[in-house]
Amino acid sequence: MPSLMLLDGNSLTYRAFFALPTDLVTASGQVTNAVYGFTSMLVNLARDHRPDGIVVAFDRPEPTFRHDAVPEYKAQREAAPDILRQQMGLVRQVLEVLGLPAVEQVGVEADDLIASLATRARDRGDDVLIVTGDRDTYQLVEDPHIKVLYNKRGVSDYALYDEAGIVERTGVHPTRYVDYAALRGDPSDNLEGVPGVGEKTAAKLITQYGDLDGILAHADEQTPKLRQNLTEHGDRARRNAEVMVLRRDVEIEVEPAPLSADRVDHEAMRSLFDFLEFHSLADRLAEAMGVEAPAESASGDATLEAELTVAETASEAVAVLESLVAGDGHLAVAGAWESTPARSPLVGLALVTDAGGAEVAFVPGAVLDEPEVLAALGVLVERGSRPLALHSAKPVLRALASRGVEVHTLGLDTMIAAYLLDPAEGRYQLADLLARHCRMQFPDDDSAPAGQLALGDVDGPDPAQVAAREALAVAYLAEPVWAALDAQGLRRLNDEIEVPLVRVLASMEAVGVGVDVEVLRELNDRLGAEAAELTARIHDDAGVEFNVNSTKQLREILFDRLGLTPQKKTKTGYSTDAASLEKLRDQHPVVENLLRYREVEKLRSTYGEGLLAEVGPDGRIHATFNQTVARTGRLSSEDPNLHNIPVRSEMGRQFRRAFVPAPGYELLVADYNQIELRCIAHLAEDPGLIGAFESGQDIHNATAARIFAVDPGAVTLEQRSKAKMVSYGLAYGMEAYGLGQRLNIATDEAAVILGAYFEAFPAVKDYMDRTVAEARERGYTETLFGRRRQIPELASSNYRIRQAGERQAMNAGIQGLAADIFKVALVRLDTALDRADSDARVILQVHDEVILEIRPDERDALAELTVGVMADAFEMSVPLEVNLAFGASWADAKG
DNA sequence: ACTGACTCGTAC
DNA sequence: GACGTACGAGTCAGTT
Repeated sequence: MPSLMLLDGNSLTYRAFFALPTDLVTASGQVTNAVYGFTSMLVNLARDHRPDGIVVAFDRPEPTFRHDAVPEYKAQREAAPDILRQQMGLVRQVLEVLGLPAVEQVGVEADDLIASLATRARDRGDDVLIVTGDRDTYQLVEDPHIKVLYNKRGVSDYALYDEAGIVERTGVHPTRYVDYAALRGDPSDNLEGVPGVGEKTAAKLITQYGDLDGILAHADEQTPKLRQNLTEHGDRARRNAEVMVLRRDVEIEVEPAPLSADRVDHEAMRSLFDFLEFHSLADRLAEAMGVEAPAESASGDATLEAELTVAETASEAVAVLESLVAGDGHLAVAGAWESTPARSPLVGLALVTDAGGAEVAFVPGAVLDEPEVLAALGVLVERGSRPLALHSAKPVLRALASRGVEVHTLGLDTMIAAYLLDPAEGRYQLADLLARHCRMQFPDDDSAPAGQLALGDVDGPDPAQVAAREALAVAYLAEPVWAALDAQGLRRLNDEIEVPLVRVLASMEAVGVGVDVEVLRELNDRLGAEAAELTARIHDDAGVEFNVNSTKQLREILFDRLGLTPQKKTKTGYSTDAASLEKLRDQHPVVENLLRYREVEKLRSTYGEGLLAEVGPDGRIHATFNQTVARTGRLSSEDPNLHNIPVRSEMGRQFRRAFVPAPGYELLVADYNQIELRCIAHLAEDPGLIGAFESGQDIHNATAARIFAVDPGAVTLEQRSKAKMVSYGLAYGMEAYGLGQRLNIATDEAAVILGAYFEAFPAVKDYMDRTVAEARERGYTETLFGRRRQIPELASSNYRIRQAGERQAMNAGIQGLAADIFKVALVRLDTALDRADSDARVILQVHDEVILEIRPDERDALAELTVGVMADAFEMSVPLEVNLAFGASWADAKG
């Protein structure tokens, strides 16, 4: 007979909290006693009872019909301690990652949900076991199908009650339990019973007269005192009975589910359990689910071996490649690199040649370069039917493209998949993923639990063997990772955005951006001379020579020697940052020179020296665009970082003169106008903000008009700049203090402005609140495209960390949506350029801006195409506006 | 000589 | 503390 286990989430978590010490705390300061206790109970219950389905019911904070009927209902209850409340969210997260359903409903309590579910299941003929620390559910144990496992105390002390058990425990049959409890009262719910009637008397009366009505009808048969009490307080007992009866008619949409390895989100579970430091619990959980380590299940051997075959000749390689065309499932591939993986020449390709993952072929670089081998590879990867799987495909795509082979069949990049599954994780090495998804390990890594991956006859770290092992690892990972993407609803994001984007980025990196080295050198020299001059002046001002780059020494000079007023502190002492120095300008002439030096030296070292060092032999800079770094879904750029080339200051902007098109080309620069603010308008569906955009006016002016309640024509420059600052801060969860700092006004004055903003755009405020609440409940945020971001900080017991988590949650949906839209545009733009057979190439990307290298004669056609693709990338409640400019350098391209 | 923590500053 | 996401230069202290 199917069995259903119903748990009272609140009741059990409370029990766990009070049973376990609050010094159960993680390194990051999170108290975990309640969530640990609950999870532990859950695991033990699942192991001991093996129910076919589990549902956990929760109370809602809102008042219920019981509060309406009885004003004092539960009124005595003190609010749960903070450190318990935070853990309720974690309990939900635990259930989420374990794939167990949680239910709650406004207006009813967990008990009502349990009663409704139990009754329904019983009527179907299922066995029901209710686990709770609340006695109200005793009334449900009315036939052999329903039992209550009552948590007496602690996390492992239960009493199992069936019909007879309830009778034995209370003296009455479950069907009479409500009347019995109504007479006796329930101090835990603040319901007083009939004075003088305790458990014994209540049971005796029920036995004698059947039910509450019977007892009250025969009140005059009792002793004088009892008669008086029954007469005077009989109504109260009736009222008690009304609210003690559990509702059995609540409509609940829920599919009970067992605790099983198939349903667990192993990735998320590992991440959550790591955060909570549930180490032994993870093992007990695996045991409860009956999961065995692969090592024990697979042929009793801890090493999963594969045979490595090297294709020594072109014909052997062609034969291998041709044999792969017809196979099933993902084709696992890995590149072999001369030295640093992916940063040195490709010296070969490893391919897994059988679906079972027991054979790997290696094609050395020299063989690969034979025309017939490249042709055979082309058949496989340009128009083959088998999706490729690689771990970090971009460098391989780049290397093959340089050989004239365009990969069009990439299906899975396990690094990107791992990033999509948990963009906050940050560790996406193959070894990490193998441990996470396959419980396997690379050889020579004794920290991992079980299962090894090895090749026969391996000796030493030669690139072929490294690649072969990687390909093998990818083959093992492909299926579980693919399933995880599916389970998390990340397939569209993967298939339609991230995977197609790999090719675009590979091409951008390969093409690079042209640099006028002369411009860079000149700027560098000029700044170098000025920095030297300023250094001398600063030493002079200070009256002593010191290292101006050393904040430690500078601190001493400014605050000890010169006696300037410290503004704010850092971890190690008084701050010398620009904002602080700005306030010290009047106190000493050295300050002015310092500020100037900082600016000049920053530009010289980071952009002068830095960029010059990155110019390749072809006179171009080839940055790396990371697709698995930013936690919001944005891209990042490194070596060099082309996302922070100066533009705001005139001096800094000069560096953009050095970014130039190839001879005979010009630059096309297109960027989204106010994309994040438009995302906010769309997400919040705020009519005011949407209207402000639709009005066609300057957005900050329109916003200021609404905040300060003046005519758009009457907005002062100061009001506009305040509105602008609020708008910018919005996506970051800026508070009054921060706004005040920015605007250089008092915090309470900033608070007034912020208040006025949210009053003018109330839906924006609602959206922010909603977003945080949802993230807290689920443990992650989700963009409109389904991109997730785990935010465990939201459950931190540390106020500061929690607040930071809230800001991250607010920001993730906004920045993430903008990033998703931009990526869609980039992919479509690349496709459109291909189709249009244009000479143009995308060469740069800066979050909301894309730069193309184009032939001047294609200018008009490409302007239309680019703007069209970008504006149509996503349908929103406000239009996506695109600014367009052309130029002979990045600095020149101004609309 | 290398590494990581720290501070600072640039972009969106 | 107090504004989110990045990368990188430089200093400094500790380790190899």
